[in-house]
Amino acid sequence: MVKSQGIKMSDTPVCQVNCIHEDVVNRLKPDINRIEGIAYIFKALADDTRVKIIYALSQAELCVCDVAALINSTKAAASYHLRLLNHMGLAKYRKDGKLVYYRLADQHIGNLVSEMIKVRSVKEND
Amino acid sequence: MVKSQGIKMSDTPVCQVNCIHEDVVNRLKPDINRIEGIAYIFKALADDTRVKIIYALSQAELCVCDVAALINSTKAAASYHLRLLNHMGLAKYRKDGKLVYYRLADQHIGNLVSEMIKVRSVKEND
DNA sequence: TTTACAATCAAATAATCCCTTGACTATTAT
DNA sequence: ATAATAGTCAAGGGATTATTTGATTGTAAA
Repeated sequence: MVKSQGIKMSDTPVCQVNCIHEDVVNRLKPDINRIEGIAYIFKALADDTRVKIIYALSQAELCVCDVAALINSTKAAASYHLRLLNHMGLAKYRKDGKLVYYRLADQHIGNLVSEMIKVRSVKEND
Repeated sequence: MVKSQGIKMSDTPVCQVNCIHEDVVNRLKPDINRIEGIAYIFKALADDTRVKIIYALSQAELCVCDVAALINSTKAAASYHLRLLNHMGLAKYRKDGKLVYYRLADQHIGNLVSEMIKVRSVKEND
């Protein structure tokens, strides 16, 4: 049972992965290697707090403290997420006196969220 | 400037959040509260490795070591993600001898990923 | 000018998540 | 039976990310 004791065990394999279906794997590999950074967009939606914010902004332009009230959080937390969405290019803002109003940069992401909400509520009524 | 020295400062506010637009906030609040677990789905896509796996599975049924080879990882890592997708109801598997073949539970998510890839490659050619 | 408040920022903590490692199960072949 | 290989599982490290706290900036009103 001893494992590394001289180089036995029929010369342990060099690469750990010996895939079973080389043909398919080789065909898909180039495509796969080109996939990079796609998840980035989905990360924006991978958090319930941000989904709530995106939905809210799809319905109305809101200031930071409105958003904080909606998601039951501090203004700092709301500000954090709004800034994040802004840096990702998903939200924009305008200043008006003391207030900062946020809105969606475009409605696509809002629609995506709305669709997901619909899909889920359909599934619930089974 | 001393801060908590007797209860002055015009009786510091009870709740930290005073939202500015009560009407809008009150209107949206019920909707927002119902949003819970939507991010769950998006989490599946919030990781480049899983995006690759989902794309691969949308093209062919694959065993674990094929997937490992495709994403340049160990079998344990591939298994981890496949199990995760399975638990989320996004992937299914069948056993055949020593092998376990995974496939997408339905093509919707595969289409979503493919669309995202297309969108991105269009943007690249600007 | 002073006070109040919206918003942001920085630092620290808390929570999450991906991946590695090594052990384990199950199936096939020698 | 023994060995080899596909796959899974549990524990832990390491990295990223969410949230809290307290201080700071900027604007508006008293």
